[in-house]
Amino acid sequence: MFQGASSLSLDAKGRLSVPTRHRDALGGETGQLTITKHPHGCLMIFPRPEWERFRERIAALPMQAQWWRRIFLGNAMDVDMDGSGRVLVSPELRGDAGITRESILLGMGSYLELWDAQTYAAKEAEAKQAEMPDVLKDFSF
Amino acid sequence: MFQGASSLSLDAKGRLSVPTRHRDALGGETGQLTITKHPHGCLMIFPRPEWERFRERIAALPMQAQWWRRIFLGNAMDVDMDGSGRVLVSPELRGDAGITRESILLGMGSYLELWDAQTYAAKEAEAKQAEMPDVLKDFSF
DNA sequence: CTGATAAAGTGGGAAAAAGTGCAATTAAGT
DNA sequence: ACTTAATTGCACTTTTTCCCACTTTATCAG
Repeated sequence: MFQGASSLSLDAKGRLSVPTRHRDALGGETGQLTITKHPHGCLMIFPRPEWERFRERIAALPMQAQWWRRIFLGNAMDVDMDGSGRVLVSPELRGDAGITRESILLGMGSYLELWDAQTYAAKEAEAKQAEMPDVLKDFSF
Repeated sequence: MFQGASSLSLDAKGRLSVPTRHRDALGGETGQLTITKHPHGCLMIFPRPEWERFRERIAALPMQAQWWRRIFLGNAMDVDMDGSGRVLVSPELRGDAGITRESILLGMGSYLELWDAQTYAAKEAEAKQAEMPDVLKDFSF
């Protein structure tokens, strides 16, 4: 179960150093994981087995969801962690999420989200301003 | 299983250099594949056996889908990879998809999609803005 | 509280692989 | 038969990937 945020910075080659506390859960025995786009403007990072499950669900979607398949499946990249727990985030994915150097890694349960630091701050502020969605209206704390 | 995006550029002769990670799966033993139009404005690229299967399904469609049969079947081109893993994309197909030089290759499961880079970026941005289709409304991550 | 040891993060460099362009040979058309 | 165009194979350059070494931080013991 992933949770919590980490501030981190990609190196000059676009490599992401996975925080130690997520390393085992994310890479498993073999260090294999999968990165893809998210329509909200961040990247999703899955342990490989978790990605397989997600992909099955995507593949089962009907034609009207073709664009979601393009975004999730068409942009997914299988990557391996190197000896020091780093993964290379491809230029295409970095470009799409606007990730330059400073970024935020969010634990989101079964996967992680990688955001450009500035983009995330802006979007979070926006979400705080916005109206509470209906489904939350009768949610009690 | 094809997945992932690659930025690539056709050479002056309109040849596409197939990314190494897709070469075996796409060409098989003989390097034979098939390219055709897709109504959304891109090209579809199939390994030959996968194309045969797709063609059977298209051929079986009823009369109301006659135009889709024309688009898929009528524009299909059988091509071979050369010794360095390149395939020639015919001017007709390139023209239809608006592919000039810079293009994007998307892995879509059983086939690949080839897009003009600009066209893809524009359509993807549009899709992200758009309302989520009903089938995805209760899709949880 | 300070120092030492160990672990993790960062950067750079070298080797291998992939892409791009050129040239040569073959085929087709005039 | 000769010229032109197309296609295939080869070679060189560029990119990518993997690994090693060094620096910095954290933790534990004295």
